[in-house]
Amino acid sequence: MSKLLLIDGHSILNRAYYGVRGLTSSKGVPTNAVYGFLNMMFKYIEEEEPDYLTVAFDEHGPTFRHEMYKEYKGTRKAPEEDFRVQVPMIQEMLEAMGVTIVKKQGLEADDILGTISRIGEKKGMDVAVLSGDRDLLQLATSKVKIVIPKTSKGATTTFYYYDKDVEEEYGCTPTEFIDVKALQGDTSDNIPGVPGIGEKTAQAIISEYKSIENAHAHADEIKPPRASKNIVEFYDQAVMSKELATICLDADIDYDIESSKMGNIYTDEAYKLCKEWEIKRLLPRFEETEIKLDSVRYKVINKTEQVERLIERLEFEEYVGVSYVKFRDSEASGQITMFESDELKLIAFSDSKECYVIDLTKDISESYVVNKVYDLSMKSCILSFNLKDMLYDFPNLNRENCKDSSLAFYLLDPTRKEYDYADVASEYMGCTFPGREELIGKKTIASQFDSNRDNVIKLISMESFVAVNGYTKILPKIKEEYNDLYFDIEMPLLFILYDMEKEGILLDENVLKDYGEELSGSIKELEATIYEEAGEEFNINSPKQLGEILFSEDKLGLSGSKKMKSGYSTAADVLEKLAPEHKIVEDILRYRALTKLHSTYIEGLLKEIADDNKIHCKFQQTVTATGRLSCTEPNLQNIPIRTEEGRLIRKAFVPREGYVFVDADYSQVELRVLAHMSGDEELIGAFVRGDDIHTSTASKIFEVDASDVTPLQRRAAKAVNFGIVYGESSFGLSENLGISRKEAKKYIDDYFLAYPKMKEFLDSLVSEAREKGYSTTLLGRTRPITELQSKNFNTRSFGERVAMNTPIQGTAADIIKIAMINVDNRLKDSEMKSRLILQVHDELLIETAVEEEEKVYDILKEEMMNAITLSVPLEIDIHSGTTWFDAK
DNA sequence: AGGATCACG
DNA sequence: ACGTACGTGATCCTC
Repeated sequence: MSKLLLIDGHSILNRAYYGVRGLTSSKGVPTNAVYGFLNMMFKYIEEEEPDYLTVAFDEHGPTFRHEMYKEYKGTRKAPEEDFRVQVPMIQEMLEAMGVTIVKKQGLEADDILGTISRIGEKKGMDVAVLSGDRDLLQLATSKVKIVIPKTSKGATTTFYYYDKDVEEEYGCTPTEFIDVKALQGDTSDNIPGVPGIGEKTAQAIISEYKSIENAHAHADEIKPPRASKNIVEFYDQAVMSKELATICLDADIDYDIESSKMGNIYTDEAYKLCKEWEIKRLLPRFEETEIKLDSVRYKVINKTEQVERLIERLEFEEYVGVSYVKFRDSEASGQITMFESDELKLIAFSDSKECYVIDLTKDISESYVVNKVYDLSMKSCILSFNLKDMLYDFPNLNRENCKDSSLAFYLLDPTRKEYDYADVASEYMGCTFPGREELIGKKTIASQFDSNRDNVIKLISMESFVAVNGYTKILPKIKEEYNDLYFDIEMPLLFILYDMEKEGILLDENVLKDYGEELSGSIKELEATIYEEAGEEFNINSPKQLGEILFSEDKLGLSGSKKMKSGYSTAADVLEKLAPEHKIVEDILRYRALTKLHSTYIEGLLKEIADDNKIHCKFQQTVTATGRLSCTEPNLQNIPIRTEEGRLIRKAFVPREGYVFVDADYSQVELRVLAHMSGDEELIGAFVRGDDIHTSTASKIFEVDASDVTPLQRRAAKAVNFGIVYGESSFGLSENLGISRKEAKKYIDDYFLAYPKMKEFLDSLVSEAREKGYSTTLLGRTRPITELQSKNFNTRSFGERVAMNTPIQGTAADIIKIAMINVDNRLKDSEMKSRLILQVHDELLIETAVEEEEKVYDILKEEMMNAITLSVPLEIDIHSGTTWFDAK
């Protein structure tokens, strides 16, 4: 089956003109539209792989109709001229490429496209019509596809319309689409339409009566009286509009389809024009490149024999850096995703000196490359900046022989925002490479792929180069200072996280939907109540408006404490104090709680459920400053549990058929770590005895018998314990407990009296961090703390709290990571079906085959409690259930 | 883009 | 005298 690609020349040139900004030759000749047009053409040629190609133009130059008219309105004349000069330029370029151009005096490009589309269709071809103009949708049939690219926020999304797609989106057939347009009119196209009928009414009428003529015959039935009246009164105008709106399908043109057969478009003549007009970014398409950029040399190859030779050569290297571009054309996601429909476009390999980029656009298949990379991983160690995501696309990689570079850099400094190649190269290699933003701007790779291909190639070249050479540069330091953390913890964990992400967690959608309905009802009621109490309607979600309502003298006039930059704080702790003053406060708090549940957890989770009914969140390994994991898309580490209403969300998390959940969480792991690290005998003793730790603390600081500790005292002691872990501060404690600073200070002083080694220990953490510049966990994980050097009291105090907290939080993070690795090993070594699926800082969730439940209990207990040996025991709570709610 | 708020550990 | 508890991510609003 042959295929014909038809391009609406002016429309696409116009899109290109506005899509690409500020591109001119050194002589000032504008080239942006030409460049953008060609890029778009290349993109769709590669996508559609047509056998025939034709571009249609209006003969009479731009007449400023269609969308162009709208763009030019109210703007000055200059851009008009910049566009106009590029019309003959693109035509010259297309001729140089041997592309057929059709134009005829007195004919619209639309009519040419319409006519040729039918010629192609009659020859039994598939036809794709590329245009920016939706008017062409009337041409769609089961064989003629209208292709409409849409750019927003820098990303290009393409819409494809066969006749059935037009019906689906507009509720009318392509021919009926003409009648819709004729009814509603189009000022930019000088189609008058019928007064009083807009888009909605026109669609409704044609959907019902199928044509203007038939609608006229049934005018008395038509709903809005105004439309009914006008369709009679302006019937002649409507019929005329229809004529104007109808694209001609049999125009008299000279067109020989065989002459428009695709040949090589990368001709010498076209290359010369690109050079003459200095459209540099297109030159690489015409040549095999070898460019030197800073210290990275890269070469693009696209022949199978070249790839064979490359891989053979690379197999002699100990380390090889890899980076690649893979995305789905129809969705400009730009990032590596887990969908198999994505296509591998480019892949870069670096050794210690240079880089090779394989271009997959021609005769190299993706599966071939994937297998080659697998072969390579049997011989050389593969280095990637994002190995976990790479595994989605290269799942057969030899896990023994690939490493993640960013994890190594993360261990050296976990406080960076990002670990991109440019930052890392300047920090650890003394190279200044152009960064991602410099090369392709803030946009996604997919959106830039066609317009900026050579920079995308540079990007992955440098990334693969730094992945391997940055890694080998810091490897001695990693081995010396972070050997176990890197090789025995973070790297093995990376594969576990990949497996967890890929496995995902099953959701019962109906539980969420039903609960969502219930919440919506309550929210609506509350909303009405709040408006009544406030005496007016306002946006309750707006802290600004809410503050106004609550605290303003001429509104409710509650005693507000304004402690914010812009007005009053309406945070929950402030409102709670105000609750006795007015019933509205309580309602607002409840409204907040319910809308939070609804938008973040009901709606938020529903939209993350994949086709397999599971949620596949992403675990981030290089985000936190302390060594914890973080979790996104969605964050499953903050699913509600503290309130009963929130906790119900967990009923939607369910195991697969034949499985149950087993959930185990460490009991007071951070305080146990503190006990061990401080060596304080009192705290150690409490844990060794198995005391309730908050009661024990209360009994010590309030000097009462453990059995006489009141709930209030226990609550205070619990807050003190937290305060210590967060970096002792009387101000924070007082705020949290709602007591005076003086009282809070007394609690802390008493705490230090009760645990004699604690004060000295915490002080030592701060002074050590100040001397060394960083804090350290039990396993040697470090975190630089520059704040300790600050002259600003607040900043410095923050540094001190961080110096006390990081070793504790970080050590706890180390411990559960070890537990995860050991648990995972046990499950896999004994060939069990049960799998680790979630980690929530001190908690592991295992989807457990029912027959393995007992074994999983044993494994969790053993591996979590023995992950590390401290001077206090590590205890866990463990439960099973048929939902996450029940397993906690 | 940044702040406020709130969910979790 | 200064004026925040430690670590995250998602949503909504404002500018």
